[in-house]
Order: sequence, then C-alpha cells, then structure tokens
Amino acid sequence: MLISEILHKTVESASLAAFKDKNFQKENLPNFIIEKPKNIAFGDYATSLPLQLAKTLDQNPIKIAEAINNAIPKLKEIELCSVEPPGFLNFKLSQEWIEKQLLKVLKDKEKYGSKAEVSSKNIQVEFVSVNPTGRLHLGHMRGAIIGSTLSNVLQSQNYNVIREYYVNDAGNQMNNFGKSLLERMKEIKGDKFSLGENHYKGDDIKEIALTIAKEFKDEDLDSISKDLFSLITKRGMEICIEMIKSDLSDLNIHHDNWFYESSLIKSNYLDETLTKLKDSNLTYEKDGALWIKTKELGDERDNVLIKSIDKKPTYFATDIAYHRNKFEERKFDEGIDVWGADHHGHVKRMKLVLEKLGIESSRLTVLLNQIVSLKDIDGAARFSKREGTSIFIKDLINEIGSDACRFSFLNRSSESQMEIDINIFRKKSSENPVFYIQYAHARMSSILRSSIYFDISITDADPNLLSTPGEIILIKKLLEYPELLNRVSYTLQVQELPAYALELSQLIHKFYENNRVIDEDIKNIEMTKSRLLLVKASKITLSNLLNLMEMESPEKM
RNA sequence: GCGCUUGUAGCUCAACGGAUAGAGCGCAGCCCUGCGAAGGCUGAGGUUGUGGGUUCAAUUCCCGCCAAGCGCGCCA
Repeated sequence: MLISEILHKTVESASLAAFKDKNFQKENLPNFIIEKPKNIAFGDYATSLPLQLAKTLDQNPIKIAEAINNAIPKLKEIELCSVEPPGFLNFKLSQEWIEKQLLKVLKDKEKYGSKAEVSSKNIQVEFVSVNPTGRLHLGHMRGAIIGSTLSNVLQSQNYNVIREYYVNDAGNQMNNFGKSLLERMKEIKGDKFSLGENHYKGDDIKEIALTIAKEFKDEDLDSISKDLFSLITKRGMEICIEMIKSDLSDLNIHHDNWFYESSLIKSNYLDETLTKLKDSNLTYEKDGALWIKTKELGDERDNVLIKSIDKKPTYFATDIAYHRNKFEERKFDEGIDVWGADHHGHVKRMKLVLEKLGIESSRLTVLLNQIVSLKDIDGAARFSKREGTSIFIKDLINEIGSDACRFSFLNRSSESQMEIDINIFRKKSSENPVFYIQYAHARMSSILRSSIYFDISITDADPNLLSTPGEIILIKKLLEYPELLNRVSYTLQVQELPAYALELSQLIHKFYENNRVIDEDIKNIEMTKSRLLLVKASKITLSNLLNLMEMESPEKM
C-alpha cells in the first residue's frame, strides 16, 4: 500500500474513533486528501481534515486535530504527527522506514513505481487517429505524446491497456485524398492537372503520388474507371498508413491495434447499430437523410446519420458504432479518447447516445488537448493539411530529436493553449529541460562506472549512514515516484511526470555537488557504499520515468 | 449570437480548495589543479485579466465583464 493510502486510512479510523461519542459516522466524513505540503517545514505529508470538520463537529479545529492525533496509533512509517494552526495535521516520515524503502527501489529495479497488485480492468486508449490522408504534422504530435505516455502510466498500474488507432478510411476525406493523388499523378506524368479547394496540397501527397505513379504508369488518368480510382485511393492510403506508422515510431509510439472504420461497415455492425437506434425511436427521415434526435437528448441540434446525397454514413454514425463496439462488443471496462479540442462538440452527443444504447457514459473519458497553433508564420495560425502549411513530425524530429519534442509537449497540461514560435522551438532545443534530466542520469551512471574500478559492492551497504539534508530529501523524492504514477493514473494529468522528473533531477544535481560519493580513503568505505546505494536508486527511478515517457536514459552524453 | 476551454514573472509553463504562488529560459553576479560545469549558488522580477460572491482558507469553486482559442456542416 502507498504511504498516502496508509495515512488516509489511519486518519479516517482515528477520526471515527475520536468522535465516536458524538455519533460521528463514516458518512459524516468529507472527502479529504493526504497532501504533500509545499513547505518541508510542515513535514512530509499533511491533511486539513480537522479544518473541514470544524463546522460539522462545531468545535475548534485545533481541538479536533488534537483529538484525532491522540487516536492515531504508533506507526512504523511515522516518526512524528503534529498539530499546526489553524488546524493542520502534519506527518513526518520515520527515518528508519524511509531508509528501508530505499532498499526496495534497488530490489524492484525496473519495476519500481509499478503496481504489484494485478488489475482485471481493461482500458482502451484511443489516440492519434488522424485521417490517413498525409503525414503527421506538428498539430498531431500533442495528442500522440499524451496518449502514449498515458497508456504507459496505466499499464504501470497494472491495467490491461490496448493502444488503438482508429483509421477513418471510409469517409469523404478519403475521396478528396484520392482525387488529390490523381491530380498529382497527372502532374508527374506531365498532363494537365488542377487542385481545388478540397484537395490536399502538401508535399507528402506528392511523395505518395510519386510512388503510385510508377505502379500505375500505363493507365490513362483522364478517363479513369471507378474501380481504378478506388484502387489508387486504397494504395495511397496503405502508403500513407506506413508513413504514419514510421512517424509514430520516430516518437517511440506503437499502437497495439489499428481499427478500420470500413470494417464497421463491412461487418454490418454499423447497420446493426443504426437498427438499434431506429428501434429506440431515436431516428427520423427528413430531406432524404436519416437523422438522430440528439436535440431531444440534450444536444444543441439533431444530427445526420445517413447522408441524402450518397446514402453513406456520416462520421458521427460510424463513430457511434465504433464506440458501441468498444464497450459492448469488445467489452472494455473503460475507454479513454485523446482528442483535439476541435472535437469537443462531439463529446456531449457521443455520451448522450451511448447512454441511450445502454452504455454508461462514465466508461468513456475524453481527454481533450487544445489545438497547437503557430505564431508569426505569415499569419498562418493553424496547420492545414489541405493547404499544405504543415510542419511534419518527421522533419522536426530530424532537427531537434524525439526526446526534446516529447518533453516540450508533455510538460504542459493538455488544457493549455499552446502557441509555438517554431523558430524559438527549434533554436531552444539544445536548452530543452530534457537534457538537464538526462544529464542527471548520465552523471549517476558515470559514478557507478567509476565505482567498478574500486571494486565496491553495495550488496551490504547500510542506508542508515545517509543523513545529510541533501541525501534525505533526495530519498524522499524517490519514494514519491509510486505515488506519482498512482495519482496520474486517476487524474490523467501527464504533465506531472516531466515536472517530477525535473524536480528529481534538480535534487540529484544538488546531491552530487554537495556529497562526494566515491571516497578513496578505505576508512570511509561504508559511507561510499551507502552513497552508491542512493546513486543507484536515483538512477533506477529516473530511468524508469524516462522510459515511461519514452525518452532515452543515456549512460553518457 | 450561443456553447466549450483558457487568461499566473519579460517569455514558455506548473501549482490534487490549504500554510511564504513555483520551475525553465532570459537578465545581474559568484563557484571547477576531487566521481562529467549540459552543473551548483546569490539576486532582481507577481495586485494570479477584471469586479463581485461562497469558504476558517480561493490561482483553484460560483456569477458578471474584458480578451484569446475552438466549436455551432448531409467534413472528419
């Protein structure tokens, strides 16, 4: 059990015991948290429960805190529990327990931070899911990085995680994509060509067209058959998906499953879903289209499911089927969709419809990330695939590296609106905080390398010798790591990870500056061993975290 | 116009309703003849957009206003 959980339980039962005579029951207890005070003078953990109880119990919060404190049994984890005005209960971890935990880091190694208990919960994380109509660009990177990191965190907490990419291969955009390819193929051939408003104009399309043009070089592109057109489109899509996979791989991102929208249509799952909606009296026909009564459910307006013009399903229709498939067919306990904020209007109606299909909407969590915009590039505030005003992920990674990219995007809360000045972004890459973190790792690695020359074994090292403030504060930081992963698995706020990595690295650097680890004087061999223990634990923790964030843990830089 | 989201140091951003609002970059200085100076240490820099409200306690919750982003397609 995590220390915060132990404390929470302890405080809970202590407060129930303390006010038993006042008929104080568990249901009177408000939601309270065990927090880490910002100021270390207030101890390692604290709770403001006494303040929250002041009104319910009609008592002075200090008195309440004292009563709870008196009811807290002696714990091996806690050295001191004190009452502070205006009514906080502060805990100081016991030195003995802290040092014992340090040995656990060494024992757990790459598993340190992960949860040992097995969870039966299946969670599907859907992220990226960009239309296969071109390369990934800067605007797609944020969701990709957040989604992959989040998946890793959930997996570390022992959930069964499926990382999924939903491929929109059935809609109208595919048609536009095919037409764009065709025009580019004509261009390559030297024929007359023209690109309209709905066509994709980027260099990535040219790149794909170049490949396909070779494969279809004998065809007459001006009077092309329907079959040939869909063949070209399909081939273009295949190439495109390979490109996307390669771009994602450059960011160390790998999906477990690629789910094709078209499969919902082929398998009749879409029809079945539509029938279900019809049977629930949720649809009606108007102007030759099939509509869904989402307004009645609480949305702004009704939506079209089947278009009048070609009798094909809208994106919303297949997405309903897709989400029904996640929860009903494949029985994921939870689904997390990482979407760009431009889809936020879609969230409400999806949840409303899911409820109508008998699926509890709380099983779906949509993590929106705000659109990334570019600053000061000829007034182009947004990326547009159609206009070809994109900065490709591939190019950016070649320039500044995957780690720096990942850090920059992960470091911000998904709700923050990012406005990137691409020139600064590029120029600042060498000052990216990720190198500060990696340098801390390299330094620890370097010390461990040196220790080999002195043939020092740390198997019998005594953690009790570690007692300087810099050593203690570093150990405590290491012990926060499992708490961090557990918390993020609930809050989904992945920006806490790089923040912690930065704090940990800072303490590592300070420890390094203030404590000589390898002392060649044989008299001090025990101290050397103890410090090497801490070096190793620091390296393990930092490396585990970097690994989780899909960044390198360099031994040398 | 309506809806969703955001507004914190010069810049980019943190802060689970808590105690003195923090980092990085930038700026002014200081520290290597000891494990890696891609480092450490000082310092300057804030009325948390604004006006109310709730609370023992508000950057955080609620309401108004101002500003920005996104959405309001038989596009996805």
